[in-house]
Amino acid sequence: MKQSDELARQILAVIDLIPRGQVACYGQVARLAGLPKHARLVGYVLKHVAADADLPWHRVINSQGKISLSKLDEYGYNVQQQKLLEEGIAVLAGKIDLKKYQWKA
DNA sequence: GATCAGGCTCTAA
DNA sequence: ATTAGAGCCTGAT
Repeated sequence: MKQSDELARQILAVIDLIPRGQVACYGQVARLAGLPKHARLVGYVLKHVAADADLPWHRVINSQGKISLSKLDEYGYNVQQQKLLEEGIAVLAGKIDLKKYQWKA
């Protein structure tokens, strides 16, 4: 079977059920998807799928509570931050309060 | 089959 | 609290 496809699908599924107004870190999503150490894979998959999927990829951030997108990625960074703000998530200097907004599965 | 790169995470300074 | 270095895994070339 194509594990890779399954893993990606699981990741997408987990991200898809992230409630509005909350965020999840890659490691958490990866773990929920059954991937304890594949946080990077999550981001990789997102990068490829986000454009075609309606996934709330903007609700996925790194463990530091910051937007992983490089400040160099002006567009994506701006979009994600804006979306988070629209959902009521406070994004200060690209950082988010995981204590308040981190999604609890 | 080997090598490189990646929206990461952890520990230490 | 922020920055820096090392580690782990998978996808792509």
